Amino acid sequence: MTHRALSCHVPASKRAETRRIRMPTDRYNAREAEARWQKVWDERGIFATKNDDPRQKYYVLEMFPYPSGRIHMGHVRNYTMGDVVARFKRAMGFNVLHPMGWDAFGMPAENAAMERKVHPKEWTYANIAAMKKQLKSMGLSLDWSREVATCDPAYYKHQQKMFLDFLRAGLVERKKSKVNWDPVDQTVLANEQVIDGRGWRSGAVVEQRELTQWFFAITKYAAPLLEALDTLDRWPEKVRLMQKNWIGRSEGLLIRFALDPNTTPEGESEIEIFTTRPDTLFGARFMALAPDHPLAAAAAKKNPRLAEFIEECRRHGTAQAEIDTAEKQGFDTGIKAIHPFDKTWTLPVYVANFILMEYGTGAIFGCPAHDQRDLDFVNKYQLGNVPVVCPPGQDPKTFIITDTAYDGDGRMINSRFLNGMTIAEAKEEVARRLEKASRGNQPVAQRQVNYRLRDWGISRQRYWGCPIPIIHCEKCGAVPVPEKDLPVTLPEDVTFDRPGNPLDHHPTWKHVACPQCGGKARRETDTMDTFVDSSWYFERFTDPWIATAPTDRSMVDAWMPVDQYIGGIEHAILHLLYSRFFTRAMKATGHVGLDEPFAGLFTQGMVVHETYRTKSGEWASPAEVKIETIGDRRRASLIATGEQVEIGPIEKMSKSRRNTVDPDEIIGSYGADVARWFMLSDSPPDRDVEWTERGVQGAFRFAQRLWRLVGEAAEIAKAAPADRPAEFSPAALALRKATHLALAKVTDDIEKLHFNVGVAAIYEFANKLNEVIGDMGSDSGAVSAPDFRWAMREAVNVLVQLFAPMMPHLAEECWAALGHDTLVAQAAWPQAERALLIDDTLTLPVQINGKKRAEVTVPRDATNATIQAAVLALDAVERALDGKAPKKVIIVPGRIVNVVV
RNA sequence: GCGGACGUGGCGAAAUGGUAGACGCAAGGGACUUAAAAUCCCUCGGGGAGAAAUCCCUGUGCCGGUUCGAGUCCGGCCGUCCGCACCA
Repeated sequence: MTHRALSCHVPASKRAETRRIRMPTDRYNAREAEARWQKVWDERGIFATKNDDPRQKYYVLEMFPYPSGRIHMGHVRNYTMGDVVARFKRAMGFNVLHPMGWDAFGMPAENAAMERKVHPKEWTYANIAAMKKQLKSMGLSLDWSREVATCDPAYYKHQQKMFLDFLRAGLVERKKSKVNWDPVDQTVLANEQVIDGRGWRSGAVVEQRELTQWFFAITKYAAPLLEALDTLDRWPEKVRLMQKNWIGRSEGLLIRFALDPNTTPEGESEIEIFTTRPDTLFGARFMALAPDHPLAAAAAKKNPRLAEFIEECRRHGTAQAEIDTAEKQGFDTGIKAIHPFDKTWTLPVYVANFILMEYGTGAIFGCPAHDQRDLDFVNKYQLGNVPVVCPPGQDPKTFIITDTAYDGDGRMINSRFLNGMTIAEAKEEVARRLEKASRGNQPVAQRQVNYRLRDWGISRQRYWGCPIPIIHCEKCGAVPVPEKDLPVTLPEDVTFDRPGNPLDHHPTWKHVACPQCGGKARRETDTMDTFVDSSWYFERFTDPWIATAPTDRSMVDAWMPVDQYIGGIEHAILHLLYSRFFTRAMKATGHVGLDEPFAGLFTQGMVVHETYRTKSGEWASPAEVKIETIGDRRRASLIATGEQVEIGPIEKMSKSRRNTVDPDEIIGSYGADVARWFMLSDSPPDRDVEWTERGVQGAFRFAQRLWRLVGEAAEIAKAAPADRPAEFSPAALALRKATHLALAKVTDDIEKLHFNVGVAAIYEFANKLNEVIGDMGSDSGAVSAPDFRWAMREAVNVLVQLFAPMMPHLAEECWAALGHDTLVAQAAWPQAERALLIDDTLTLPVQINGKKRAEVTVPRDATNATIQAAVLALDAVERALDGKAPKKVIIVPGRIVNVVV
């Protein structure tokens, strides 16, 4: 490799004028160089990780992609961040595991099959091949020898084995749950396939339908999953908070309300409710049941209008947001419940569309004064309200509730024996009394800890997923497939010409003999939720070759946990919570030795882009649009027709808005390094980043600038002495200080994943180096001094190493140009010399009454008394004091001085 | 509806409770060039004083509070975005 940059250096006379005349140089050719270096890395196998390497391990992982066909900018951002960490940790001396795979099961493959008549398997593997090629063009330091695809029977057979292990361990259950049913297509719909309450293909109004399905008993781990959140100190606080709220632990009371027999269907005598507010029992105005509550069904038998109302409630999707935002509606069953503290006090029992059967007991008592939903409900049905908690400072005699419920603190009122108590005291008192009271030999109430978390339903009525290894026999029930018969593989000869599950339609696949009795039986035709596939792939990566078990215990225990996991915030709850559960379940069944799979978590922001819209309302893609800048204004027009288009708001890149940018095109025209650099440079990694053409061009210019700079520095550095000089001139020392300051800063920033700040520090250092080279042009004696040449060589070597994790190809090219015959990808990270980071003097800002008014420079080791004397002698301070003594002088060592006058 | 986040120049942003705006983009001016591109230099939150160095006032969505000191902490509003259990 030859460096053909500047070989002629013309000194300039003065800084204010043009400092240097640069010869035209060859530009860095990213397209050629990137392919060349990727080949070198590949041939030398430097990113293949050995499981028997004795060095300390570091496991960095980015969330693996769904093989949709092409990578998008979100992938580029995600994988760039992970790659920076991987390359950095490798340079720091760790044995780094950085694998990649494919979350390859899922609905889009089936949609493609229906729409384009491609087999899901063919479609998926073609997509994997295309995306792998794209990922390779990014120059990621991945160990491809560990690649897994979840749709590979070699992967999912272990998942089936674990399903059976979990079943044996009591962690799998079968129960009923509701799905979105499309009555026209006769098929189950995902929530995203329900649009405004209708099926996306048929347009039919969706109904809720109950199916018997398989569940993982995640609720058995509700308490440990909640408690362990406190130990995840390298997780973002917001993710822990979201999971905490999702699990939703609450302490409350189960209370049995007797029913007035005259109003109650035969065979029914009580309602059991769960409440976290037993203190408000004297504010109760009504009871409410979930539409699918058994008592509601019983009451509906003799009440066709109620039955109709319950039917109506089912004519909605199952999505929570839809249930919550639907208008609150209720239907009076005519049943009366008896207040547990007053036999003469009865409450009307409603069926209400906002009560969930899945939470608590599926029934509540409503206290409208202190719960907004209950208040909205009584205001609609004119049931009135009585406040029972009086806020501090309010007069109980005049305190009333009209439109806004009060859920704050206060003292009990209108509550007989509870009056005057705090909420906590009242809760305790009610619990104590009702626990003691009994009806039918059972206590009326009992304390209970309740969780919002529901069990994880994994059954999907789809083809392209991991088959659930169960055989249903009329005699023996649900029988596990014997382990010797695993994997249960998907049949390949399936058709997608009619709705529903192709496995169910298949002529022979499901018909098998019962493993227990040998009689006629049929396979389970449901497949597993794809979240199951992604709940253990990180454990599989530690030894993806072992064919006999999901994991090799010695390998998985050595590599896990993942030290740094990186992915989108959209996975904050489901994927991460399921993975935490699954790892615990794997531990319980002997497949791993730990509870928490991810020691460090980072959630990156989205990639967003401007939108463009034509006058007729059509979206235009960035590639079709030309932007002109006239002064401060920007104008957009279609390249093809010249038609002016409106520049719309900046939004998440999406196909529907057509505001996507193709990574291939960016890498093709600017190179992978530029795309990587821009992804890191512009925004903090956890925030959204706006992809702009201008920003990319800036990154491109900087890459070229680095190439020239390294060329110039190399000229000075190449005659540097091999040994470190004993002494350095002031100029050389200043350069060394700048070098080590930048080194310390960038090292710290990468460690903290503050990539954008690290990038800024690299810019600053490159600017500094540029300036030093320019300045030295006027003093050829200093340039040729051996100590300066040595300091320059150190500086430029450090510069290249600092940007190597971010722009690895350019860094290799520069590294070679600097005369190294090693790879920068394998070079050890340099260490900052502490002595160079500390100055003899400090310049402190001086504030007067908290506003900066002056600066003072003092020796580093000055005492507070010395500093105070120097500060009080400053003109600005003397002026402010006007002869008086200061009220106070606050000296924060090394930071600031504040004089209070 | 519930839960979570975010809000700083023209724009992306930086700032362990301690000099607000580092660094980049855009813009303007200049150098170089026959010209363009590229490159290099200067200016760049708003307002004011000064010949200039420089100095003063104001400013981190809005309103309050805590503090010697608040972009940062607390309370309340406004706005924007994300998740909500069958998208991955």
